[in-house]
Amino acid sequence: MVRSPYIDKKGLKKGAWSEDEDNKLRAYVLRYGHWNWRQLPKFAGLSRCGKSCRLRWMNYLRPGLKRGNYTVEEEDLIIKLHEQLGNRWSAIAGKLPGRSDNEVKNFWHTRLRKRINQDPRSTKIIKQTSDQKTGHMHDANQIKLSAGISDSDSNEKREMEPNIAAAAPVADTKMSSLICDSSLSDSNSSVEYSFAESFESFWTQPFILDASHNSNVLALPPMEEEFTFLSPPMFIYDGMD
DNA sequence: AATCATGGCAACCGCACCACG
DNA sequence: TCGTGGTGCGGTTGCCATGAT
Repeated sequence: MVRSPYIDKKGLKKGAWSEDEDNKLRAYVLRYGHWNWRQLPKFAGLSRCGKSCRLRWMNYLRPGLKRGNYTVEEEDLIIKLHEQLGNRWSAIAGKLPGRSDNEVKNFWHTRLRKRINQDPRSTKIIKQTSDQKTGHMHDANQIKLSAGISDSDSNEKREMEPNIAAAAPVADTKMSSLICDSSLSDSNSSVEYSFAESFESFWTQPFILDASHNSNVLALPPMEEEFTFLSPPMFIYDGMD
């Protein structure tokens, strides 16, 4: 179902991820955070480009990701959000706890579009989608306006991701990545709040997966699993003695 | 049983944005 | 102000699974 693994001309591995690679990446990020995606694969002992690592982490390995079946509520929410936001999958995914933008996007293309096509009441949505395809897409700012999203939202999102190179503690790094993932969240969203809340203690406590409420949540490998990592470079403030 | 068509999804690619020097 | 590097996003592709013929 996935691309066959191969080595590109730069010697970087591409295509499907092996279980071993997954474990290495997962273990490294959980231990050190993603302080720099570009450098990370080197330190984690992976022959992958940083982008590939990031994608794998965000879409597959990230803790709390749900896999598989969408509830009717989720489907309806995606349709509603797509009507408001257009193809801004990351924003839509941000409102769906445990879903990645890629997954939502795929789900839309494979299932919901069909469902909407069969539902004549949804012509408005179809029109908007096709307009975007044919270049009649709203200006990004227009979309933001119609969806009640201000530029400050996206700025705010960027600011949520602190500059890790500035010697931020690893725990903060990890937290920031999670917070950032629920981007464009609106403070009134109880769903969003509960998601953030449920992970608040995640980085401050040993990772114990509570999948009792959701069997779709990915299980993590045992923490005792050992990999040989290079520690991330230490960022020592040398401006003063 | 074999072949073909379609669905589904992981992963890649290119672009845009932002921070920083 | 400009160039560069890092990151995130959306569109697209590749390939396996499954169903239809």
